[in-house]
Amino acid sequence: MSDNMRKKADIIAVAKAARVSPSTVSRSFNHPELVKANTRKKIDSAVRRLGYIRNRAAQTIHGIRSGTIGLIVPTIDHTIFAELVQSFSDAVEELGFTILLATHGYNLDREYALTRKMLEHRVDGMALIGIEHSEDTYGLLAQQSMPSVLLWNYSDDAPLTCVGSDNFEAGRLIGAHVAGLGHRDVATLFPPLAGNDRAQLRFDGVRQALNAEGVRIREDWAFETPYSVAAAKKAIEALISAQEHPTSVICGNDVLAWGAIYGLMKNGLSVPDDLTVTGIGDFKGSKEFEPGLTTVRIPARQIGAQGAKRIVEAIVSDMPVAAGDLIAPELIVRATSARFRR
Amino acid sequence: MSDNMRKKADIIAVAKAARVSPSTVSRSFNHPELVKANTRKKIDSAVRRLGYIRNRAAQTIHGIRSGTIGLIVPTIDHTIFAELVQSFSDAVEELGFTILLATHGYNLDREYALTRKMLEHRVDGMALIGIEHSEDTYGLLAQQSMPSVLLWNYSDDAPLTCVGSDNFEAGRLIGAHVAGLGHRDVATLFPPLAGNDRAQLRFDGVRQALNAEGVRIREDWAFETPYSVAAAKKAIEALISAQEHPTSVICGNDVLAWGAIYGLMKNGLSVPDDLTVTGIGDFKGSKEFEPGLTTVRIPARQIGAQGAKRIVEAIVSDMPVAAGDLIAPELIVRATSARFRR
DNA sequence: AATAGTTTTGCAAATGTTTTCATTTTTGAC
DNA sequence: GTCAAAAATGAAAACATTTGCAAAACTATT
Repeated sequence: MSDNMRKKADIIAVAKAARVSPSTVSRSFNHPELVKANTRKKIDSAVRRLGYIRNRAAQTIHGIRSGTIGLIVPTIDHTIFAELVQSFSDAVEELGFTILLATHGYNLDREYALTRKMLEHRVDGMALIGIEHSEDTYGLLAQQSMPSVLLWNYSDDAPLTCVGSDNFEAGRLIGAHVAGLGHRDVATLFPPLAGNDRAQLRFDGVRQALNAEGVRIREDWAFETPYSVAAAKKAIEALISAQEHPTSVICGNDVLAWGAIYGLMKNGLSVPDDLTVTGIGDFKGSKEFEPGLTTVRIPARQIGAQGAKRIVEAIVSDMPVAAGDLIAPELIVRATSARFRR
Repeated sequence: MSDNMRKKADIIAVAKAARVSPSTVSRSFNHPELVKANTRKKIDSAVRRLGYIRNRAAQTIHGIRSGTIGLIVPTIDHTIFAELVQSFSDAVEELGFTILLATHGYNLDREYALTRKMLEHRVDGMALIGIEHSEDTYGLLAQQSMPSVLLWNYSDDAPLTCVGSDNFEAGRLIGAHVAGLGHRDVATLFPPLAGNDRAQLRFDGVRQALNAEGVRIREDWAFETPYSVAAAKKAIEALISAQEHPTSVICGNDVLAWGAIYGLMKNGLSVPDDLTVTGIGDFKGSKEFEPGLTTVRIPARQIGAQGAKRIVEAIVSDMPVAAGDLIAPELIVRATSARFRR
């Protein structure tokens, strides 16, 4: 405790302090069963005295795993990705790894650059969101044979293992639900679809389910709006200020649905009596929302945990990442959707 | 493109392929102005051909910065920390660093272990949330003279530089606002205070402001409840089912306030006509909430960005972290608070 | 007390870079 | 075409570890 030498505290200093060789110190960390209990004790004491902390960088250049996993998400300040990141991080930590996190703000070129950077840091594995990535990103991961998973979305013919839900199916479920309630005048409120395969698939699913019931989405009722409560609120107010308006609004995710409902409440309209509004995602908060939001559950926590498991599994076994997992979306009917009547 | 050798692609392979020495390759990366344009071209081409990616681990053991900053938060799936993490991460990336992220779930021993792990990874700096940390954690950071900042909370006598708001003041602001509206029967709804200095300070601030107006918080109206909409909703329903109930509820954060309001709505009570409800935080969504939530803004994005700036600044200048920043909380009066009348 | 076997330890090479210093090459002036 | 100065390159040491192999230190058996 006295002075513990600001100078250096490398394995050699420890070795000296414990009067053994560096090799023995190293072994005492990595293969404790190979060193005598007594020596180990001396070493531990020296470690404590010097405040020595192992240097993973130095280990890593011996081909030893870095113990880090790269996770790149579009953004974390959407509830949904926050939940995903949290569960992924929990699972990964549990298994002894640490995550290197970055966000690309829906810019796939940036995603490529970040991926590169993570490879420079010698992460042991990578996780990305969605299936749509630049050619370069895919190429890089393949060329470096980096164990990788795609989270969020599931598709049989994705270039990499994916763990996620079927967003098309999610769209289909909600579309069928709304059409099944007798609604024929349906608006949609989605985030920008370009470069966002999740949203695109959901939209396609909605449209198909609607078409199957003979319902067509009017072009001027198909809104694209930034991913925020405020934007959705504004969009919905524009919608209802027109002389005729739909009887239901299918939103691309719960955040937009919240915004839509707030917008209606503010204008004295009641959900679901005047309009049916639905979300997709079942974000934290949608259940407690008043009235409880009808939506499709995409189990973020489960996806994060399972994705983490898959990637770690591949890393420690040194085998290719196993086949992915389809985590089925589930229709959750609460209080914001009701049968159409006039 | 042909076969780019799965074998290895280290700097030596590149050197061979480009018919120069490894030193030149290294220089071409780190001090390009010292190598002839022509040679640089040859090297770049070899790099591309072999798919070479620099190994930061190998650089790091030369005392070169790792380019990573450790960020440990209690959890990221609370809106508020998500916002903070996002802005911190944005700023840090902007400046060329990458974050190593971990969550401790409000367990300070775990926080210590995670800090250690990050030091093993040779992060260049550390950021933690709040001022309350274990002795060991503080000791470790000091002993390794690791540049560190404490985010979220500001206090003059914290052991490390902090960038954050004054949570006591935040509590005071909202307490004074509610008392000023004439409320005398005030309930509080807070997350568990133990091991959470932010919540504790807010509570103290509320109590002081109330006391200053001669208002005392009844013990059976001071609720502690887990940090979730659902829990708050349940707590509030218990509160109003009693024969007498307060005229206002001061919540420790916006999430609890949302829950409280939902609980009241569900039971046919109106906010603010029947009860005044307030939050603290001004989370994303509180503005658009219907009715707009009266709260105290704690500018998470600003804290994250400024904290990142401080730490990076210290890292690149190799000086101690500069003095912290107090980012003042601000009362935001919206629609959930109203003058008491009976 | 000698031997064989086992356990524990140390030596030295290896890992992928960077950097200092020395050497070679180029440039420009005469 | 020579020479000095400047620019570009290379050789080797250094960084903090791990590990294969050999040496040393114990144990147990006779």
